[in-house]
Amino acid sequence: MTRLIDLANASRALAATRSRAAKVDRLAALLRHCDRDAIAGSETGRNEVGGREIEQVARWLTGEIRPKTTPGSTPGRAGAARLHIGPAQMAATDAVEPAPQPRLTVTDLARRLDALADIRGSGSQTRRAAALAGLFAEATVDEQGFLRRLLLGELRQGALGAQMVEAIARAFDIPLGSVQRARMLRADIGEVARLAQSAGRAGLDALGLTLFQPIQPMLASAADDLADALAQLPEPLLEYKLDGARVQIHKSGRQVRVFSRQGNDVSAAVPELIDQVAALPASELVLDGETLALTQSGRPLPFQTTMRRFGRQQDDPALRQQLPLTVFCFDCLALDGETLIDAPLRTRRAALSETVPATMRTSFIEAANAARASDFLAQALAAGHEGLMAKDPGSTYAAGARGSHWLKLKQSHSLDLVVLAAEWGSGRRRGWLSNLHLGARDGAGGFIMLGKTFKGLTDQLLAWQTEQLLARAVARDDQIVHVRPELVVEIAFNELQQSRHYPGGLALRFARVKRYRPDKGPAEADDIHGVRALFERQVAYQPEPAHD
DNA sequence: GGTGGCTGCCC
DNA sequence: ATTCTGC
DNA sequence: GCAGAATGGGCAGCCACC
Repeated sequence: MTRLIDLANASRALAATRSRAAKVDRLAALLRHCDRDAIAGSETGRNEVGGREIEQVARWLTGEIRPKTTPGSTPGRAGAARLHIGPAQMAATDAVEPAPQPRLTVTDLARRLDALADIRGSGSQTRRAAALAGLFAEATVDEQGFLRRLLLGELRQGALGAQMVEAIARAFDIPLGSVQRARMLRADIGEVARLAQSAGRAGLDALGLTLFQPIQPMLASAADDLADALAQLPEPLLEYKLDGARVQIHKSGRQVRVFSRQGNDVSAAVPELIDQVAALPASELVLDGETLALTQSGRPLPFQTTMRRFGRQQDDPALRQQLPLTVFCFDCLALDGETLIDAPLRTRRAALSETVPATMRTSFIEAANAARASDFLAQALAAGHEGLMAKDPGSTYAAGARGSHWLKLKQSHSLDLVVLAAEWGSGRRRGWLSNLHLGARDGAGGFIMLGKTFKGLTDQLLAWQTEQLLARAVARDDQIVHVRPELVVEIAFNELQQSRHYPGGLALRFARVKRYRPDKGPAEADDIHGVRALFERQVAYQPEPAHD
């Protein structure tokens, strides 16, 4: 029987070593110790734990708190999987006296989390806080620390999914490739661990792409520019890159389900996609694509607008009329009983063309020279899209991998902004001022905040800016140091978004530091009029729908 | 009935 | 999502 | 080159509170 303290100790040991091999050893030892017997159901009878100890151990030590919702589960049930515990709810545990001796088992915790997930309705925040405090009262100091990090998604042990995959291979003496393959075919690491334990290599190798079981989507790396992309992939397949939400669509007969990038079943939110794919003649299909809202003339609407539809749990018929979603597929992973993930992209794209009408596919060209590629990029941007994808036409579908077979090329802008304040970092950035508050000149001697960023800062730059900012501090609280607005920093970003939060009504999307501009004073920073002008150029490409 | 905070999940 | 860092 | 850490803005949904 595995105890919670075993996990807490392992997590602490993982954080304390930098050696990946040592981390894998430690994880493998834990997995080997897991019971092989099934866990009994929870007392309520609803939302049962089921499964085996090893599923929980594998999930929790990779930071996955809850199993993904399984296909076939009703929409109402999907919500039950969520814990609704964040930093604010966690405050209920701040003053809880720890238990002197460790007593909780993995099974105990699984049941307690199920009970927490079942708390809903009026008064739920109070009851959830009480249940959480009750759980913490049964945990020792070390267990409390582990629980806090687990529930807040801050394990910080330097080992998540990839080390767990290696550990599963090590623990049950299975070739790494077999475990990695199983991992890409199943969203839930717990299921992979359980299969490895109970059925070994043969059990994992028997897995295939299964309809209505989402596989991990293939990911892309960033290219600096078109020349960089063409240098890495001399004869790429180029596609429009659309700014929407990734969808994986499974079809069998008239039945269709749509999954998000994280493998969540979002079918209820996108009935028009279901209808369109259900009407296709292919009897079995797995498609990979992007969905977004378009204007009546077919131009892409801002990502924010797409999310008003895609972000909801249930369909809203009126909104659906106003903002219909369109899907553009770019890959075909299975067709009529045949799995295509091991076939080259060129073959998969051909299968897509035969199966899905052109209106439901992304535009693409193949074997482009530099000039044609450049034209294609200009065309994509003129149409209001994000940029291009460059893909190796001979590559197989490497689920979950962010390799160099797929490159993304996105437009970016930059502004010279003034640092208004900075927040103290945490984890490996503890002791450094990290997250910068950025403002544009307001034209009247003041500044208008447009967002924050912590990206693009090297350790050296963090040290430098901490010193510089502290020397300019005018006010500080626990988190934030406000400074005299003197330092100018060049900020790259992809897009301006409308904001209800920031005073200028605009915010930066994907802001990152390019470099400090010691050559510039705050009077030479960009002003809000320039920022507004840039936003106007953006929306000029993306007018609101004509009707209400 | 409106507003604001928190959470989960898109990017 | 983007970026940096250690392995 | 991969994996992990650090942390961004905005959306809906749910709940607390007035």
